[in-house]
Amino acid sequence: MFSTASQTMLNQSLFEDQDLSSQLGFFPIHSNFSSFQLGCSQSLKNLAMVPPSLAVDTPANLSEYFALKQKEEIPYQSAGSQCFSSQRSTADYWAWEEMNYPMSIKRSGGENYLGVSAMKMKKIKTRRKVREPRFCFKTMSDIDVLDDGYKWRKYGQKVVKNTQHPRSYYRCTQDNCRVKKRVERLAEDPRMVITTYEGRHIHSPSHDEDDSQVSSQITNFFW
DNA sequence: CGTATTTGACCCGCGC
DNA sequence: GCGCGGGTCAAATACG
Repeated sequence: MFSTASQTMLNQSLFEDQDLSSQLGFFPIHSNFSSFQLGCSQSLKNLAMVPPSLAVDTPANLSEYFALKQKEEIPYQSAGSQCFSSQRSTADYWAWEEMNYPMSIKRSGGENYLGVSAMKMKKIKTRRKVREPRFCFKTMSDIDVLDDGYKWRKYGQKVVKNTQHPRSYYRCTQDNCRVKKRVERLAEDPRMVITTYEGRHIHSPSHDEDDSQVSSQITNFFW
C-alpha cells in the first residue's frame, strides 16, 4: 500500500546507516537537529515509536497520520520495551515522539550528544514541569510546510549551527491552541523535510474538507 | 487596512 | 560568571 516511488527513495535514504538503526531501533537522523540527537539507548525510554504498519511516507499520509495522532486514535508504544525486545526489525520506524516524563541522561560528546530536546527534559525534571508531547516526521517533499489540515503562523526562523538550511517555527493560529511545530531540511539530504509537532490541538483541523468523512476513511484504512 | 511574514534583538538554560 | 546557541518576541515590512 505504500509502494510508491517516494517510499523507495525514502527507504534508501533511511537505510544509509543500517548498523545504528538496527542497534537503536529507530533511524539516526540529522545529527544537528536537536530533536533527533538521541543516539543513545537511554533516551529511548522517553520515546514512543510509530508502529511500522502506520508508517507514512508522503505528505498526504503525514497529514492523515497527524490527524489521527491529534485525536489519540493511535495507541502509543513504549520504545523502551518495543525496540529492544521482539521488534528488532524496526526498519519501518521513521518517526518518534517524546513521552511526557523526564529522563535522567548524561550529556556526552560526539554522536551521543544530546541536544535541546534532552536538555529541556532535564530542566523539566528540576522544575517539575510537564512538557508538551512531541512527535516528529521525516518526509521527502519539495514543500517545506506540509499541509496537515491545521493553520499555522510563522513566528520565527533560525539558522541552526552547522546547517545550511534554516529552521522555521510555527504556531497554530487557533485561539488558545498552543500547538507549535518546527520545520527544517535535512543537511545530509535536502530532499527530506523534518517536521516536529509539540502539543496537542484543542480543536479539529480547520480544513475546508469534510473532516468527519476524512477521519472515518482514515480509520477504515488503518484498522 | 488587516493579516502574515521577516528578521534582528532578546531571553534563558547550559557547559565550561 | 561568561559565552554559546536554541527558541521566542515584536517592530518593520510585505502582501492580499
